[in-house]
Amino acid sequence: MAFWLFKSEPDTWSWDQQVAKGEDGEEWGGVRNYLARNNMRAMKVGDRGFFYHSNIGKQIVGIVEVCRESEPDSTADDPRWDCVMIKAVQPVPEPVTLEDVKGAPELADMVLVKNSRMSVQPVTEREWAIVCKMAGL
DNA sequence: GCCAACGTTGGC
DNA sequence: GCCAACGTTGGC
Repeated sequence: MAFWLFKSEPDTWSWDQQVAKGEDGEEWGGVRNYLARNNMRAMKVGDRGFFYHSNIGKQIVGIVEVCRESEPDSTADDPRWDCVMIKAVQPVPEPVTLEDVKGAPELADMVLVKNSRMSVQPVTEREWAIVCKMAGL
């Protein structure tokens, strides 16, 4: 299983909205960046991801799961864009802020730190374990 | 609200 | 195929 991180501005799409979708999940549409898209194409059903609030909060607030592999993005009028569907699994007991991540030497290589503009990014197994621990899981 | 970083577009 | 211009993201 692989691990990922999904970024969203809570003004646009928040964790609470994601939770409200329940088991149906939500199409992670609107991504118009090749690297981010390629990351989604690499995802498998059952992969896990962090749900990160950018701009407001700047923290990891929950865990999501990929529930459908990449398909054409219904919000795009261009066939080159596609996206996965994700569903909320559980909130994290203790949100992990960007500051927390930057303060952890073992997380210095996280894409979140190194390339803050990547909206869908891979997380290593090691990083996943460390962040989960910090989140009280 | 500003601005730096960076991805994308389009002219050549 | 290069690169300048432009638009967008996201931290501060």
